[in-house]
Amino acid sequence: MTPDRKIAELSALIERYNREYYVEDAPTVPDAEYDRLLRELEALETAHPELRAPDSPTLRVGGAPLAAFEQVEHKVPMLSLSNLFSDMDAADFAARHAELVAFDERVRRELGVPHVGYAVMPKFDGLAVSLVYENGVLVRAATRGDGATGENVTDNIRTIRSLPLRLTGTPPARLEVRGEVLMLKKDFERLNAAQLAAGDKPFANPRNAAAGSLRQLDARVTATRRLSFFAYAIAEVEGAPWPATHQGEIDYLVGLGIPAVPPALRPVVDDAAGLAAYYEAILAQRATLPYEIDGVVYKVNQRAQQDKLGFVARAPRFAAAHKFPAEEALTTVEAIDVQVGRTGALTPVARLAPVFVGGVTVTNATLHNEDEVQRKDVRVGDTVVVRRAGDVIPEVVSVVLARRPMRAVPGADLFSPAEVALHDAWRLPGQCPVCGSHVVREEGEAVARCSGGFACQAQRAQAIRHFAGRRMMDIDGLGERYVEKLVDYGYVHRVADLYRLTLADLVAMKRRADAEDSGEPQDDSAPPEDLFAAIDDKTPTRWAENLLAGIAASRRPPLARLLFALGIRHVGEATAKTLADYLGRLDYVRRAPAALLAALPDIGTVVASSLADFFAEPNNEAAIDALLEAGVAPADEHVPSAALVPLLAPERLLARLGVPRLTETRAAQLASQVGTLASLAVLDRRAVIGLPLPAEVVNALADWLDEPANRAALTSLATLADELADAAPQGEDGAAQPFAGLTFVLTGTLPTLTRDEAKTMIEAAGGKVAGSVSKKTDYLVAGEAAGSKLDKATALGVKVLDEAGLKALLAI
DNA sequence: CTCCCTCGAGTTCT
DNA sequence: CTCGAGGGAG
Repeated sequence: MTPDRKIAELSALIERYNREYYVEDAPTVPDAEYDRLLRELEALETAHPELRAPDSPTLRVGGAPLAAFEQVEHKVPMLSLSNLFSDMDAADFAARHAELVAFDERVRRELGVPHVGYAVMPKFDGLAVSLVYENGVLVRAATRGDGATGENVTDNIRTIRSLPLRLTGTPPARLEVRGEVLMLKKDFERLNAAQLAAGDKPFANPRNAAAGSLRQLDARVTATRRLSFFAYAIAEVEGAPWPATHQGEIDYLVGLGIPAVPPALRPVVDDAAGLAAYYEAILAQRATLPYEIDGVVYKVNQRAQQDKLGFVARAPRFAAAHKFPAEEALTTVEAIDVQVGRTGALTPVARLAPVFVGGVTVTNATLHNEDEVQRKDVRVGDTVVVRRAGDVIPEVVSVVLARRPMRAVPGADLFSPAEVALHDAWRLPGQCPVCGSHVVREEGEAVARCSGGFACQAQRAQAIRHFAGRRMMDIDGLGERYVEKLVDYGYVHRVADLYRLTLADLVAMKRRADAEDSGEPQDDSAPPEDLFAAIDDKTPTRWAENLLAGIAASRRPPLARLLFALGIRHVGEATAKTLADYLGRLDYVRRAPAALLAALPDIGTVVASSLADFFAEPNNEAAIDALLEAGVAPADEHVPSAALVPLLAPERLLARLGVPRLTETRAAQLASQVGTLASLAVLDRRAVIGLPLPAEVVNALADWLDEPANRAALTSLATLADELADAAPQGEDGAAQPFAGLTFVLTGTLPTLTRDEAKTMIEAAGGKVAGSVSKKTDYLVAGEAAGSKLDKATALGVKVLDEAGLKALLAI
């Protein structure tokens, strides 16, 4: 027999045994026989590498480990489901039923039909993945990621024995399947037993175990964990008809050999009562199911009706998740600490007696702010109900007042001062717990802040940590712990100091830190030789070299990241990008007055003055200068965007100067009369009063100009605006911005472009992409399965383009 | 002035 | 993930 025939035969046999074992749960051969066949196949493939098939069972044992997961873009975005009844007391049967009636009514009203069928299914507590089969062969698997881009985990997914590497029956040319990777309860228990036996830490719950296994860079490790996959939808099918119903989709996938829940667990129901009955039935079965679930999912069964309902923001309107009430537990509040954030925000945190809830042990829970503590009246010593909100963030739900410690002390009707302090209502301290500066709470704001600013050790450490973070300067190896130590020991006072650290500094710091952290608790018991052995080790030097390399590598960040890294209040990733895109150079951002910044899209008065104030503060100026001196400089500075020029029109700037009574309309009239900002700046009081505008307006303007600082600000604003306009691309380059001032809305799936690509193209041409259609929308770009946005656009008379139309418009 | 949506900020645990 | 604030549209 030729090797290729032999390989094909072995592969088929092994996959059949696989199915028997993992899918049908009825093995026909002993494990030893299976292993023997697999080894034989492996040997043959090693001898004839060119004959290794893309669906060979040997792929299931994993190959060489990866350095990192590759990013992959989802052709069809992976959406999340909106949650029914997210914050109500879902334990109440009647309320639950009422909500289901409302959901069903909404759907029927939107569709204009008397009755809708819903395909219902358990909601798995696992990880969503997307699988691509081409001509029946599994070619790619990706995690959800942010919905648009995920990680390529193909090697790991191939190790899932119950998942076919080649589809059975007649597979379509291309098939994209959405489903959940999870670990069955029994596999989880077995894994944890093995972990314990090997002296490794057990996983907290099946979900974590599945996540940890799927995220292994070495697929050989994943192969030793037993993961499962359950399909819940088709994202795309080519070369075969797309089933007309959701239930049909699942049946079709099962027919191709892809696992899904048994039909009894995924019926179609036809009204709110059916949804309710299904919810109650699954809730009752929850403990007996072989996997963890956290609720149920309702989907409109007919695909035609799904398309009609369309999408809102990032969630389909034809589907909803109905989560089970979060598991709750009782514990006690041992202390209420106050944390100081990067912006000085003081956050009370409840330190709790450890309690296992929702799959993890919780010891901390944020109390958000003083009002929240007061509203719930949480006190030290209280017994509280804790749950994990959205199954992630621990939350104190309420206080069990009946269990509040009695103040009564036996034999007395008074109680000791200590008792009083322990059980009194909690109040935020008037001083910062770290630096002692006084605490201020702005009128109408929920958060209280430490006024220490730069002087506060906590704020400084947090600011430096923020600076080094992954989405900012991305300094490899500089974690929270070491930032704190560097600040504590005085090596780093401001961010520029990072760039002056030496090898010796870092080694000394690490030794001290390690000695403090590990040595302290067992200082006396540890023999001195051990300590020396640790210090003599080469590791601190290697670690320090790596960190220095990381710091050096961060010297040329994109401007947007540098701006974000500075930690200016109200300036996050998006605002930093706006600033970088429009102004192009750090110097322009630093010099821009608030009125100019407020002329940029999505920047209003609050953000603009936060920026202007930041750059005017001498400490900050010095810190930035020091950074530049240390060799930190944005790598991508460019001339201001051509789209900036229309934003700097005199009337826009005038309206943003903060002159009393100078509204947008008045500013436009004023601009047409004086022409430029510079000419207004030189007008004397009489000339201003003489302008043909209402007396109250000209008087307010004249008063404002009488203030020398204001007049100077106007002059410098005029100068900078002119400078920016001159520096921006002119004439022909300006024509490269055919979409300047136009607003687009995207809907549906475009044939070749992803949403992100289309957005980038539009923005590159100077256009703006908005989320929803309104009268101000210039064009709607509609793709396949466009929903309500298309209807609205038609109703409002907004022009509708397809992808070809968009490209044609760009080409002009 | 009142919605609605996006962005920023803070937080937990593995 | 959730809350609150800011920005912009109606």
